[in-house]
Amino acid sequence: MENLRELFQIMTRRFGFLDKNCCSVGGVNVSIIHSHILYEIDKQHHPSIQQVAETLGTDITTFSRQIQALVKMNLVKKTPHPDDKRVYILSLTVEGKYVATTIDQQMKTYLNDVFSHMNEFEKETVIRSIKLLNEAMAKTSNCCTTPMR
Amino acid sequence: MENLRELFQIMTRRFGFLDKNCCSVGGVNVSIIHSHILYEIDKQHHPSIQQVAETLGTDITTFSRQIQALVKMNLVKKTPHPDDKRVYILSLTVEGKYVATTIDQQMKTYLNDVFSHMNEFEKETVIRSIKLLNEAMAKTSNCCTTPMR
DNA sequence: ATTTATTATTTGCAAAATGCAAGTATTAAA
DNA sequence: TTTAATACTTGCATTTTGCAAATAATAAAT
Repeated sequence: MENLRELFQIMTRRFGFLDKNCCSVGGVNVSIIHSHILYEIDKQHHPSIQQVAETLGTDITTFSRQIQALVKMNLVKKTPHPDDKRVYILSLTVEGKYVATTIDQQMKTYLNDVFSHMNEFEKETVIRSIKLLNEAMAKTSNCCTTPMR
Repeated sequence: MENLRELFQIMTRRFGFLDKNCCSVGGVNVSIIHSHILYEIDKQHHPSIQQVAETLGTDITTFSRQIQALVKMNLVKKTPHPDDKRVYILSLTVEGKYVATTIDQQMKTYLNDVFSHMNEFEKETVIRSIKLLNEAMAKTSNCCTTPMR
Protein backbone atom coordinates (compact mmCIF):
# COMPACT_ATOMS: atom_id res chain seq x y z
CA MET A 1 0.00 0.00 0.00
CA GLU A 2 1.73 3.10 -1.27
CA ASN A 3 1.59 6.61 0.10
CA LEU A 4 -1.66 8.03 -1.11
CA ARG A 5 -1.11 11.53 0.11
CA GLU A 6 2.22 11.85 -1.60
CA LEU A 7 0.71 10.78 -4.90
CA PHE A 8 -1.89 13.49 -4.73
CA GLN A 9 0.47 16.08 -3.34
CA ILE A 10 2.78 15.64 -6.29
CA MET A 11 -0.04 15.67 -8.78
CA THR A 12 -1.64 18.85 -7.49
CA ARG A 13 1.71 20.56 -7.20
CA ARG A 14 2.44 19.77 -10.82
CA PHE A 15 -0.87 21.18 -11.93
CA GLY A 16 -0.09 24.23 -9.86
CA PHE A 17 3.12 24.67 -11.82
CA LEU A 18 1.17 24.31 -15.02
CA ASP A 19 -1.06 27.15 -13.91
CA LYS A 20 1.88 29.31 -12.94
CA ASN A 21 3.54 28.99 -16.30
CA CYS A 22 0.73 29.62 -18.69
CA CYS A 23 -0.87 32.99 -18.13
CA SER A 24 0.15 35.69 -20.51
CA VAL A 25 -1.79 36.28 -23.69
CA GLY A 26 -0.50 38.70 -26.27
CA GLY A 27 0.38 41.88 -24.45
CA VAL A 28 -1.97 41.23 -21.52
CA ASN A 29 -0.53 39.62 -18.43
CA VAL A 30 -3.11 37.60 -16.55
CA SER A 31 -2.48 36.10 -13.13
CA ILE A 32 -3.57 32.52 -12.39
CA ILE A 33 -6.30 33.86 -10.18
CA HIS A 34 -7.59 36.09 -12.92
CA SER A 35 -7.47 33.24 -15.41
CA HIS A 36 -9.58 31.10 -13.11
CA ILE A 37 -12.09 33.89 -12.77
CA LEU A 38 -12.31 34.32 -16.53
CA TYR A 39 -12.77 30.58 -16.86
CA GLU A 40 -15.67 30.51 -14.41
CA ILE A 41 -17.41 33.54 -15.84
CA ASP A 42 -17.18 31.93 -19.25
CA LYS A 43 -18.50 28.63 -17.95
CA GLN A 44 -21.34 29.79 -15.71
CA HIS A 45 -24.30 31.38 -17.39
CA HIS A 46 -24.33 35.09 -16.51
CA PRO A 47 -23.23 34.56 -12.92
CA SER A 48 -23.38 37.15 -10.19
CA ILE A 49 -20.28 38.31 -8.35
CA GLN A 50 -21.35 36.28 -5.35
CA GLN A 51 -21.76 33.08 -7.33
CA VAL A 52 -18.29 33.12 -8.81
CA ALA A 53 -16.70 34.10 -5.50
CA GLU A 54 -18.51 31.14 -3.99
CA THR A 55 -17.31 28.58 -6.54
CA LEU A 56 -13.76 29.82 -6.27
CA GLY A 57 -13.87 29.93 -2.48
CA THR A 58 -12.61 33.50 -2.40
CA ASP A 59 -13.54 36.05 0.23
CA ILE A 60 -16.22 38.28 -1.25
CA THR A 61 -14.44 41.55 -0.52
CA THR A 62 -11.25 40.31 -2.12
CA PHE A 63 -13.22 39.02 -5.05
CA SER A 64 -15.01 42.31 -5.50
CA ARG A 65 -11.64 43.96 -5.97
CA GLN A 66 -10.40 41.24 -8.31
CA ILE A 67 -13.41 41.90 -10.52
CA GLN A 68 -12.73 45.61 -10.39
CA ALA A 69 -9.24 44.91 -11.68
CA LEU A 70 -10.54 42.74 -14.51
CA VAL A 71 -13.08 45.39 -15.46
CA LYS A 72 -10.32 47.97 -15.53
CA MET A 73 -8.30 45.65 -17.79
CA ASN A 74 -11.36 45.53 -20.01
CA LEU A 75 -11.69 41.74 -19.76
CA VAL A 76 -14.90 41.57 -17.74
CA LYS A 77 -18.15 43.49 -17.88
CA LYS A 78 -20.46 44.17 -14.95
CA THR A 79 -24.13 44.56 -15.82
CA PRO A 80 -26.77 45.46 -13.23
CA HIS A 81 -29.35 42.71 -12.82
CA PRO A 82 -32.64 43.87 -14.33
CA ASP A 83 -34.85 42.55 -11.52
CA ASP A 84 -32.58 42.96 -8.50
CA LYS A 85 -30.53 46.11 -8.40
CA ARG A 86 -28.23 44.77 -5.70
CA VAL A 87 -26.85 42.17 -8.06
CA TYR A 88 -24.28 42.52 -10.80
CA ILE A 89 -24.14 40.07 -13.66
CA LEU A 90 -20.69 39.21 -14.93
CA SER A 91 -19.71 38.51 -18.49
CA LEU A 92 -16.59 38.51 -20.60
CA THR A 93 -15.82 41.33 -22.98
CA VAL A 94 -14.70 40.41 -26.48
CA GLU A 95 -11.12 40.80 -25.33
CA GLY A 96 -11.81 38.78 -22.18
CA LYS A 97 -13.36 36.01 -24.23
CA TYR A 98 -10.31 36.01 -26.45
CA VAL A 99 -7.94 35.77 -23.49
CA ALA A 100 -10.01 33.01 -21.89
CA THR A 101 -10.13 31.05 -25.12
CA THR A 102 -6.41 31.38 -25.68
CA ILE A 103 -5.60 30.21 -22.18
CA ASP A 104 -8.02 27.34 -22.64
CA GLN A 105 -6.20 26.29 -25.81
CA GLN A 106 -2.84 26.49 -24.08
CA MET A 107 -4.14 24.31 -21.29
CA LYS A 108 -5.47 21.80 -23.77
CA THR A 109 -2.15 21.72 -25.52
CA TYR A 110 -0.40 21.05 -22.25
CA LEU A 111 -2.82 18.29 -21.37
CA ASN A 112 -2.46 16.67 -24.77
CA ASP A 113 1.25 16.87 -24.29
CA VAL A 114 0.93 14.98 -21.03
CA PHE A 115 -1.35 12.38 -22.53
CA SER A 116 0.95 11.87 -25.47
CA HIS A 117 3.09 9.81 -23.10
CA MET A 118 0.33 7.25 -22.69
CA ASN A 119 -1.36 4.79 -24.96
CA GLU A 120 -5.03 5.13 -25.78
CA PHE A 121 -6.12 2.64 -23.14
CA GLU A 122 -4.18 4.35 -20.39
CA LYS A 123 -5.56 7.70 -21.43
CA GLU A 124 -9.12 6.42 -21.25
CA THR A 125 -8.46 4.90 -17.87
CA VAL A 126 -7.01 8.08 -16.49
CA ILE A 127 -9.85 10.24 -17.72
CA ARG A 128 -12.39 7.83 -16.30
CA SER A 129 -10.53 7.89 -13.02
CA ILE A 130 -10.53 11.66 -12.75
CA LYS A 131 -14.26 11.56 -13.28
CA LEU A 132 -14.66 8.98 -10.57
CA LEU A 133 -12.54 11.10 -8.28
CA ASN A 134 -14.57 14.23 -8.92
CA GLU A 135 -17.77 12.37 -8.22
CA ALA A 136 -16.37 10.88 -5.04
CA MET A 137 -15.15 14.26 -3.82
CA ALA A 138 -18.52 15.79 -4.54
CA LYS A 139 -20.06 13.17 -2.27
CA THR A 140 -17.59 13.82 0.52
CA SER A 141 -19.05 16.58 2.61
CA ASN A 142 -16.26 17.27 5.07
CA CYS A 143 -13.70 18.10 2.47
CA CYS A 144 -13.07 19.33 -1.01
CA THR A 145 -15.96 21.74 -1.15
CA THR A 146 -15.97 25.47 -0.69
CA PRO A 147 -14.02 26.34 2.43
CA MET A 148 -16.12 26.91 5.50
CA ARG A 149 -15.91 30.42 6.75
CA MET B 1 -14.81 13.62 -26.31
CA GLU B 2 -15.42 15.48 -23.06
CA ASN B 3 -13.78 18.63 -21.80
CA LEU B 4 -10.44 17.56 -20.45
CA ARG B 5 -9.45 20.86 -18.98
CA GLU B 6 -12.65 21.21 -17.03
CA LEU B 7 -12.16 17.79 -15.49
CA PHE B 8 -8.72 18.72 -14.21
CA GLN B 9 -9.73 22.22 -13.22
CA ILE B 10 -12.44 20.87 -10.97
CA MET B 11 -10.21 18.23 -9.50
CA THR B 12 -7.37 20.58 -8.62
CA ARG B 13 -9.75 23.16 -7.25
CA ARG B 14 -11.27 20.55 -4.96
CA PHE B 15 -7.86 19.53 -3.68
CA GLY B 16 -7.13 23.19 -3.13
CA PHE B 17 -10.19 23.41 -0.92
CA LEU B 18 -9.03 20.35 0.94
CA ASP B 19 -5.76 22.11 1.66
CA LYS B 20 -7.50 25.27 2.76
CA ASN B 21 -9.62 23.50 5.32
CA CYS B 22 -7.17 21.28 7.08
CA CYS B 23 -4.39 23.28 8.62
CA SER B 24 -4.67 23.91 12.29
CA VAL B 25 -3.10 21.52 14.75
CA GLY B 26 -3.76 21.94 18.43
CA GLY B 27 -3.13 25.54 19.28
CA VAL B 28 -0.84 26.14 16.32
CA ASN B 29 -2.32 27.62 13.17
CA VAL B 30 -0.42 26.55 10.08
CA SER B 31 -1.07 27.99 6.66
CA ILE B 32 -1.27 25.69 3.61
CA ILE B 33 2.04 27.02 2.45
CA HIS B 34 3.65 26.25 5.76
CA SER B 35 2.15 22.77 5.78
CA HIS B 36 3.63 22.08 2.37
CA ILE B 37 7.02 23.26 3.58
CA LEU B 38 6.84 21.02 6.63
CA TYR B 39 5.86 18.15 4.37
CA GLU B 40 8.83 18.64 2.08
CA ILE B 41 11.35 19.08 4.86
CA ASP B 42 10.07 15.88 6.40
CA LYS B 43 10.27 14.05 3.10
CA GLN B 44 13.61 15.25 1.79
CA HIS B 45 16.71 14.16 3.61
CA HIS B 46 18.19 17.19 5.37
CA PRO B 47 17.48 19.57 2.51
CA SER B 48 18.94 23.04 2.15
CA ILE B 49 16.76 26.12 1.96
CA GLN B 50 17.40 26.32 -1.74
CA GLN B 51 16.36 22.75 -2.40
CA VAL B 52 12.98 23.08 -0.77
CA ALA B 53 12.34 26.45 -2.38
CA GLU B 54 13.12 24.78 -5.69
CA THR B 55 10.75 21.84 -5.26
CA LEU B 56 7.95 24.12 -4.17
CA GLY B 57 8.64 26.62 -6.94
CA THR B 58 8.76 29.51 -4.51
CA ASP B 59 10.89 32.61 -4.97
CA ILE B 60 13.96 32.17 -2.79
CA THR B 61 13.60 35.48 -0.96
CA THR B 62 10.00 34.75 -0.14
CA PHE B 63 10.95 31.29 0.94
CA SER B 64 13.71 32.56 3.17
CA ARG B 65 11.14 34.57 5.06
CA GLN B 66 8.71 31.66 5.25
CA ILE B 67 11.42 29.60 6.88
CA GLN B 68 12.15 32.42 9.30
CA ALA B 69 8.51 32.37 10.30
CA LEU B 70 8.54 28.61 10.85
CA VAL B 71 11.72 28.86 12.90
CA LYS B 72 10.08 31.53 15.04
CA MET B 73 7.08 29.22 15.49
CA ASN B 74 9.53 26.58 16.63
CA LEU B 75 8.52 24.10 13.93
CA VAL B 76 11.69 24.15 11.87
CA LYS B 77 15.36 24.15 12.77
CA LYS B 78 18.13 25.69 10.67
CA THR B 79 21.54 24.07 11.04
CA PRO B 80 24.65 25.41 9.31
CA HIS B 81 26.08 22.92 6.85
CA PRO B 82 29.32 21.50 8.27
CA ASP B 83 31.26 21.64 4.98
CA ASP B 84 29.74 24.67 3.30
CA LYS B 85 29.01 27.59 5.55
CA ARG B 86 26.81 29.31 3.00
CA VAL B 87 24.24 26.55 3.29
CA TYR B 88 21.63 25.94 5.96
CA ILE B 89 20.22 22.47 6.51
CA LEU B 90 16.56 22.31 7.41
CA SER B 91 14.91 19.86 9.78
CA LEU B 92 11.72 19.63 11.77
CA THR B 93 11.71 20.23 15.48
CA VAL B 94 9.85 17.76 17.66
CA GLU B 95 6.85 20.03 17.56
CA GLY B 96 7.23 20.50 13.81
CA LYS B 97 7.33 16.76 13.31
CA TYR B 98 4.21 16.42 15.41
CA VAL B 99 2.38 19.05 13.39
CA ALA B 100 3.49 17.49 10.10
CA THR B 101 2.41 14.04 11.20
CA THR B 102 -0.96 15.26 12.38
CA ILE B 103 -1.63 17.07 9.13
CA ASP B 104 -0.56 13.96 7.26
CA GLN B 105 -3.05 11.87 9.20
CA GLN B 106 -5.81 14.39 8.54
CA MET B 107 -5.03 14.27 4.84
CA LYS B 108 -5.11 10.50 4.86
CA THR B 109 -8.44 10.55 6.61
CA TYR B 110 -9.82 12.90 4.00
CA LEU B 111 -8.51 10.75 1.17
CA ASN B 112 -9.93 7.59 2.72
CA ASP B 113 -13.20 9.42 3.05
CA VAL B 114 -13.15 10.20 -0.66
CA PHE B 115 -12.24 6.63 -1.57
CA SER B 116 -14.96 5.24 0.61
CA HIS B 117 -17.35 6.22 -2.16
CA MET B 118 -15.71 3.76 -4.53
CA ASN B 119 -15.43 0.03 -4.69
CA GLU B 120 -12.07 -1.67 -4.41
CA PHE B 121 -11.61 -1.99 -8.15
CA GLU B 122 -12.34 1.66 -8.81
CA LYS B 123 -9.98 2.68 -6.06
CA GLU B 124 -7.17 0.63 -7.54
CA THR B 125 -7.85 2.06 -10.97
CA VAL B 126 -7.80 5.62 -9.71
CA ILE B 127 -4.56 5.17 -7.80
CA ARG B 128 -2.93 3.56 -10.80
CA SER B 129 -4.15 6.43 -12.94
CA ILE B 130 -2.69 9.09 -10.68
CA LYS B 131 0.62 7.29 -10.89
CA LEU B 132 0.42 7.19 -14.66
CA LEU B 133 -0.41 10.87 -14.68
CA ASN B 134 2.52 11.76 -12.47
CA GLU B 135 4.88 9.80 -14.65
CA ALA B 136 3.50 11.40 -17.80
CA MET B 137 3.81 14.88 -16.31
CA ALA B 138 7.37 14.17 -15.28
CA LYS B 139 8.14 13.33 -18.91
CA THR B 140 6.52 16.51 -20.19
CA SER B 141 9.19 19.15 -20.16
CA ASN B 142 7.25 22.23 -21.17
CA CYS B 143 4.82 22.07 -18.31
CA CYS B 144 4.19 20.85 -14.82
CA THR B 145 7.70 21.26 -13.57
CA THR B 146 9.18 23.98 -11.47
CA PRO B 147 8.36 27.35 -13.00
CA MET B 148 11.04 28.50 -15.37
CA ARG B 149 13.61 31.18 -14.60
C1' DA C 1 48.12 33.50 -4.14
C1' DT C 2 44.92 36.89 -5.57
C1' DT C 3 41.59 38.44 -8.18
C1' DT C 4 37.11 37.27 -10.16
C1' DA C 5 32.88 34.58 -10.53
C1' DT C 6 29.38 31.79 -8.47
C1' DT C 7 26.52 30.29 -5.04
C1' DA C 8 23.40 30.39 -0.74
C1' DT C 9 21.09 33.12 1.96
C1' DT C 10 19.32 37.52 3.85
C1' DT C 11 17.42 42.35 3.99
C1' DG C 12 15.27 47.00 2.04
C1' DC C 13 11.63 48.52 0.01
C1' DA C 14 7.73 49.26 -2.49
C1' DA C 15 3.81 47.13 -4.65
C1' DA C 16 0.11 43.83 -4.48
C1' DA C 17 -3.17 40.81 -2.16
C1' DT C 18 -5.79 39.68 1.82
C1' DG C 19 -9.76 39.96 5.18
C1' DC C 20 -12.30 42.01 8.84
C1' DA C 21 -15.42 45.73 10.15
C1' DA C 22 -18.31 48.93 8.63
C1' DG C 23 -20.72 51.23 4.98
C1' DT C 24 -24.43 51.80 1.08
C1' DA C 25 -28.18 50.42 -1.45
C1' DT C 26 -31.83 47.34 -2.33
C1' DT C 27 -35.12 43.72 -1.54
C1' DA C 28 -37.75 40.55 1.56
C1' DA C 29 -40.07 39.57 5.95
C1' DA C 30 -42.51 40.81 10.01
C1' DT D 1 -43.52 50.53 7.86
C1' DT D 2 -40.29 49.05 10.68
C1' DT D 3 -36.89 45.31 10.76
C1' DA D 4 -34.01 41.96 8.80
C1' DA D 5 -31.49 40.05 5.22
C1' DT D 6 -28.88 40.26 0.93
C1' DA D 7 -25.35 41.94 -2.66
C1' DC D 8 -21.89 44.50 -3.12
C1' DT D 9 -18.24 48.15 -1.97
C1' DT D 10 -14.80 50.77 0.73
C1' DG D 11 -11.46 51.83 4.81
C1' DC D 12 -8.03 50.28 6.90
C1' DA D 13 -4.38 47.55 8.79
C1' DT D 14 -1.78 43.29 8.08
C1' DT D 15 0.45 40.01 5.42
C1' DT D 16 2.59 38.33 1.28
C1' DT D 17 5.09 39.03 -2.59
C1' DG D 18 9.42 39.74 -5.52
C1' DC D 19 13.01 42.53 -7.41
C1' DA D 20 17.37 44.76 -6.45
C1' DA D 21 21.03 44.90 -3.66
C1' DA D 22 23.88 43.28 0.28
C1' DT D 23 26.56 39.77 2.73
C1' DA D 24 29.19 35.92 3.28
C1' DA D 25 31.41 31.88 1.68
C1' DT D 26 33.21 28.78 -1.84
C1' DA D 27 35.02 27.79 -6.56
C1' DA D 28 37.49 29.14 -10.81
C1' DA D 29 40.71 31.69 -13.27
C1' DT D 30 44.75 34.19 -13.74
